[in-house]
Order: sequence, then C-alpha cells, then structure tokens
Amino acid sequence: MAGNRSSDDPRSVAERVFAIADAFGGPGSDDLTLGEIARRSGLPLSTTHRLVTEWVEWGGIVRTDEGRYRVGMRLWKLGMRAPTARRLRTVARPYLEDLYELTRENVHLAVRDGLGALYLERFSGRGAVPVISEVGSRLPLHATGVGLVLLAFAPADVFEQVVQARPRRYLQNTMTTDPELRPRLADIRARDLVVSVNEMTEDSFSAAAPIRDHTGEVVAAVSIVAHADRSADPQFPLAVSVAARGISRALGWRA
Amino acid sequence: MAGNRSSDDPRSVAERVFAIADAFGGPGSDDLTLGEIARRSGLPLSTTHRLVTEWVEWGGIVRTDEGRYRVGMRLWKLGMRAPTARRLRTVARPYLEDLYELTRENVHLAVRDGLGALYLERFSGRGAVPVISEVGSRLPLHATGVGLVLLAFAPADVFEQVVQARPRRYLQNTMTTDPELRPRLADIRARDLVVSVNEMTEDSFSAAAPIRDHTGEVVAAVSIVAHADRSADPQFPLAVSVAARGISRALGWRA
DNA sequence: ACGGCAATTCCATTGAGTGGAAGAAAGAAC
DNA sequence: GTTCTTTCTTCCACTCAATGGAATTGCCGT
Repeated sequence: MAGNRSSDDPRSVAERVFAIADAFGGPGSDDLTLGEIARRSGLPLSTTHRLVTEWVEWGGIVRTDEGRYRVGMRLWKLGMRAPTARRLRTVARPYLEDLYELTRENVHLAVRDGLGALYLERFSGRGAVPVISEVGSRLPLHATGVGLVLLAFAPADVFEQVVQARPRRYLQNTMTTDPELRPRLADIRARDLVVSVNEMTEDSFSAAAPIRDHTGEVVAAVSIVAHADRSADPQFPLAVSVAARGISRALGWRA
Repeated sequence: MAGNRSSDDPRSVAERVFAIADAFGGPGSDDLTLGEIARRSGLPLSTTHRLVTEWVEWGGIVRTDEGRYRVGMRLWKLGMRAPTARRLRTVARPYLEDLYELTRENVHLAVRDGLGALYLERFSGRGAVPVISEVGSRLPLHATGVGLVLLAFAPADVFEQVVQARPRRYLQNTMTTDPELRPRLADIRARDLVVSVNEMTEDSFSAAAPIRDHTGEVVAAVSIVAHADRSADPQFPLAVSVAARGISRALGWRA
C-alpha cells in the first residue's frame, strides 16, 4: 500500500498486524490502551487504531468495558492448535500427574524457546514452594532445572549465545560463566539428569531430566522443584528420570 | 494495496492475514499444504504464498520438514496470554484437581463460545469413560452437561439460535427441540445443576454446574462425566455443585 | 464551564500489495 | 530414464487500499 508514508517505516501490513500482537507479549501486558499498543508497536496512532479494530473484528483481540484491549479467545483457541505443544502436553500429562500426586511438589514441563525455557505445563500443590514459572512464561536456560537440561542438549551455538549474553546471577549458586557451565552441561549429558539447589529461587531444590522423541532428540524437560531443606527427598531425581523416560517412550523413543 | 484485483474480493490485508489463520481452525487441520491454505481461505495461491511466508517469518506458523505448515509456538504463547482463559483456568484448577483426584472421572471446565461450549480444561483418568471433548475443542450446547448449563444462563437469543439451527440428536436422550429444552433449562436455572444420561456419548452420565464471577454472571461451567451404570455415583451432582461454588467464590462471587 | 488527554474520524497521496502467468521443483506414472 | 502431473515459487506492470498528519469528538477531573 502506500500513502503519505512520511516516516520511513519499511514494515509491511502483515508485519504491522503482528507488531500489534507482539505488544501483548511482555509481562504486565494483559490490558493495554490504544496508545500503549501504538507506543509498543512503534506505529502511528491512526494506523494502530485501524489495525486494532481489524483485530477486534476478527476476535483475536477483544475490547473491555473500560475501552482497553486484551488477547481474545480466538487467539487462545488458535494457540491450542499448535501441534507440538499439544502433543507434548497430552502425552506427558499422566506422567506429570503421577509425579505431582505422589510428591505434591511443583512439577514442570518445558521446551526450549530460543534462549529461554518455555513452560508448557505446571502442577503446583498448595503447600509446594512458590515458584515464578507459569504456563506460557519463559525463564532463562542457565538458572532453572529444565533450562539447564535443555541447554545441555541444545546446539553448541545456543550455549555460546547464552554465555555471551552474560546471564544474570540470581543467587550465589547460579552458574553464569563458560568455565562453570561447560563441565556441568557435560555432566548433565552423561547422566541425563541435573540437580540444583538455590540457583533461581531461594531455598529451592530442583531435579530435572530430558525427554526424547522417536528420533532420540531431546525435545523437552521435566522437573520437580521443592523446598531445599524441608521437603527435598533423595528419591526425587530418580522419580523425575523415570517419569522423563516414560514420556519419552510414549513419544516413540526406544532404548 | 491494489494491483490487478481482477476478482473482486473486498477483504483488507489484515482480513486476509486472519483468513490464513482461520484455515487452521477446523478439525484435522494440523498440517496444511500451501494449496490447502489457499483453498480454505479463498485467496489466490500467490497471495497466500506471500502472506504465509510473512506468518512464518513472524513465527505464528512454522514450516515442517515436509514443507507443510502448522500453528507455531508463537501463537501458542500469545494464546496463553488471553486473560479470561488464563484467569479461569488458574483459579479453577485446584478445585478441578480435587474433583478429579477424588473421583478419577472426567472433569471438565468450559465457557460458552458463540453457540458452542469451549473446553478450557479437562482432567481424564485412565479408567474414565472416553469422551470426545479436548482442551480447545468445541461441542454443541444442547448435548453436553456444561453446554446445557451455559445455554441455560445465556441470553435468550442464544437459545433461539440453537433451536433454530435444528441441533443434532446424538442419542435417544438428546433434547433438540424448543418444547423439550425450555422447561429443562428453567430447571437448570432453578437448581444450578444439570444431570444428564446418554445425551452425547453412549453409556455416559454427566453432572454439571455453573460458575459465577464477582458480578454474579455465569461465566463458565464444571462437569463430571462418568460411565452411566458402573461408576456413576449419586454423590457426583453435589460434589460438582460444591466445586462450582468454590470456584465462583475464588472469582469473587458472594452469596 | 474549562482545560487536558485519549480515542476517533477524515482525506489527499502514492507505493505496497496484487494475482495472472511463467518458471522451477518435486513426485508419480510409464 | 523419460514424461506427465501436481505443487510451489518467482516475476512484474498495474492501481487502489493503506497511510498518517491533522482535525474532531469524547471523556474525565477540576
């Protein structure tokens, strides 16, 4: 299209449509005003207004009573159709439930999403130690149980990028440098398991193991996160490994 | 835009972008070829090709090794940010878990989505009676427990539309006509509960109850679906009602 | 009634999007 | 190995749909 393109923004219409969706990406972006969407997407207000209206007509975004905008059910439904997430969740669910019901601790299922661990599923008991992970949220690879597993089995350049990004040292035990992480990741690959204490959340203990698909490739990770001193059970690592293998087998993994 | 718009398709670019997303909407639409997307969206092949490429660049759609297209993680993440679905699921989850763990039957959470019941959450035991509902799927309002509850508390015009659409009589007990449904919905409103046997699935028993938010409006429904003769427990209806009230209270409902 | 801010509408301008057609690639059939 | 068939990809002249600054409307709070 064209028009009085005074500012030279080379984005296509589709890219602008997506830029508006991305405005809802970050945390604390549940309800946005039109102006806020315009600001975040870097689009002029009138353009934003027109495109947001189209989003609303389609149903991907809905308008609240107060005139704000939020992600709508149409996008929720569409997202649910993502086959990778759906398959993994469906297959893993009974195993995660077992783990959860037998321990009443936090049970996580995550996949690697770029340089982060994306949480696909989470079971949390009322008494379990509070963790920040939420379904759909992303946490760094270097500081979480599932993240370390996913990092250990990721292509080499992912590791390079992670260390070069100078990751944050959340707590004393958080490993952030190449010399710290490299041998540890080798150990994870050798043992198909990682155990960590106080790396992301204070007083938390975590055991995580990789999940493989029919090709043998690591596609996800399971973990238990428990209170470090009180409830951490020496049986947790083995239980997580068994659950991970069960899910892998259900995905077609052999030997 | 413009160009050699020979066929007069009045859709805007944004609408075309959304039409491509809608191609993945129906059942059995996990992996689509470019041609199939073009056919379903009613767009010329070259236009479809260009727009799908933009979708892939953004990450909402991914290309498989075999050259097919499917919904990507980006859309899954975005969908997870839909506040209504997330809030309901988060709040309801512990109550659904209780119901499930104490009964080991199918436990459902659904909202009304137009003329259908959209399943937001589902717990299914290994031994539970198989049901077709799946998270993210839609079933008709007139034939399911949650659907009947949602229909009973929906605006009057929803009921009109449902009966005018001449809904399918799945089994002998399925109610499809105005004279059948009207008194039943009144009964549901009076008792805040519906019990149904063999209406959607053979040999299945279902009890469902409404969930209200802080305004008192019915926003969702919970149900248990069990095997009709074997496992249906006379305690189920009451248990479902209690769970529904618990969720309602957690949503801010009073009295 | 009066500022102040955000949302909405208007409209002349023009290059981004269009889609038929041609070409390339990947299978299927012979 | 060759030809046919199907599907995907690229090309490009045409043109009107998208554009965004500006003006208007709506909505608060004071």
